[in-house]
Amino acid sequence: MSKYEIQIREIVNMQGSITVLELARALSVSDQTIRRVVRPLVERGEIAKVHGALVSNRSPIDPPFMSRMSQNKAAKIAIARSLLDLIKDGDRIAIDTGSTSAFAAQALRERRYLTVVTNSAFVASTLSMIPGNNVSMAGTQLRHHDGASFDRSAFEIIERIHVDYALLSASLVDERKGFLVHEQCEVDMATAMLENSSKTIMAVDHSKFLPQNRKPSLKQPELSPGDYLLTDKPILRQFQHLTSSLDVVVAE
Amino acid sequence: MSKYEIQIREIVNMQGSITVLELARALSVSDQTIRRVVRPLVERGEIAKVHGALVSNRSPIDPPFMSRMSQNKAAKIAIARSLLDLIKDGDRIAIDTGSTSAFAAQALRERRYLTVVTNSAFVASTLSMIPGNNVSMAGTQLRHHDGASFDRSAFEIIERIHVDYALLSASLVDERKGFLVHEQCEVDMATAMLENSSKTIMAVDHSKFLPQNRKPSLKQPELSPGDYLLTDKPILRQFQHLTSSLDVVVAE
DNA sequence: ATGTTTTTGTTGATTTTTGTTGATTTCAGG
DNA sequence: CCTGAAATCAACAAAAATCAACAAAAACAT
Repeated sequence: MSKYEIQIREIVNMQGSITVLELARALSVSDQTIRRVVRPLVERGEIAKVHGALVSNRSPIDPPFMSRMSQNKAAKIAIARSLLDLIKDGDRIAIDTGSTSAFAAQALRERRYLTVVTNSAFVASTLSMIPGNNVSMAGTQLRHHDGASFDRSAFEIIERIHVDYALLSASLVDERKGFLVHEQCEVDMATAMLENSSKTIMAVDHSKFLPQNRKPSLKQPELSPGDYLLTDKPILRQFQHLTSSLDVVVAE
Repeated sequence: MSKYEIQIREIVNMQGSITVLELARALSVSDQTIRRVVRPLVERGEIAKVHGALVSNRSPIDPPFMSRMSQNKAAKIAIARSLLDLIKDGDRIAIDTGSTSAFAAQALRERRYLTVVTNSAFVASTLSMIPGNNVSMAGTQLRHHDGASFDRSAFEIIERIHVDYALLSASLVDERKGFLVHEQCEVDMATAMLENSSKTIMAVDHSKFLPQNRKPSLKQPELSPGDYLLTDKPILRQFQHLTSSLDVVVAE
């Protein structure tokens, strides 16, 4: 048993697959070391190996969702890992839908005794199986494209449970209008989560700061001073007025 | 018992893993001292040690669910695939909790336009992301060991939606008493699903016909003639009276 | 204050792990 | 079927971690 074992398992399962060389760079050791450490893992069947890559043998995540997941995968994983510095064992957290939140949920499997409330079936399913967690799935009918619910019961449950953190995301960050999403129901859900949490964590990778084809138009609720902004690259000058009162955490 | 013991345990569990040298620096003592203090901790199994690091042994990610998933994997996959002969595009189906159902959900991703209602967050999450499906997650608070819900709202939703098939499972098949499970809430859920479906599909792999250590004692609701039994080996003589009125499908 | 016990730090020998090199295998495309 | 690039493997030297033993320091009781 090597000291890298846990990290390797974690990274492989998180990413789905990764080359030996990438893993070596990530842990700053030689590729040979990775091979050596990985051999017993493979023998025990904990992860699988093919020529050229290590692959997770956990049941894969669904295609349509996965394709969105895979955009800016590295950035989202970095953000998810930096979230672990904020969220401690025993914290209570509301989590919204979206690929960033999905990665966050994966990362939060390291934590114990979390109280989680979410309207995403994926997040709920991921975190409910961790012993000690208390997970509530808000809502009944699930949207097909992301497995999230926005029906009335979803809001009722979010509003019933007060938490320490609300983890929110956005589709685009606009220089003037701030954090935008495509649908009103997402704004409503974000508002409900924000109002029932002590602090808000907004997680957006750097690609959200770039112009996009399909422009969202709806504004997420206003953040308060001291709320967190998690991202993966330093904030550009023209966006700084949006983030000046926030605690900005840049993951790498 | 050394004065550092509590701190060491705490730091190791907090960080997940740490080198002896880092720990020595953190407590400003020599590495040798750490080694000495740690030895009895390791012997008592309170923390684990590998060459180069101390690691927390608070089980990382091996939820009971996944281990159950892996028992008799091949049989469960075969059963899940044979389910595809019964369930067609557009069908409506209620699905219970359990590893067999988890595999069934994976298989049903091939189908389109399903109406699914389930109290398992995993099943809901798996099938909700298929375009065209209409998935309802029944229940709010999720049990940690299998991510399923059995609260009042779960039953209300099951009873609100009528479906073509109810996919049920059991923990043990008893020669005299029939299909058994461990908990009353599972019986209640099975009953609710059965009553709100046109046909019932009972899925049990052959291992459920063998004697077990932990014997379940609660009887699943009675099946009706024409209901299906999915399994992976021919039914033994002594069980045939249980299945005589059923449509038995043996997967291979 | 003194002797005893326990804990701690230091040293050097021993073991384990790691990186490097070069040979070997695998894979994709002609 | 052959070929070149990438990945893998084997082996050895260097580095790091561990262990054992002893001396110094601290804690304790008398």
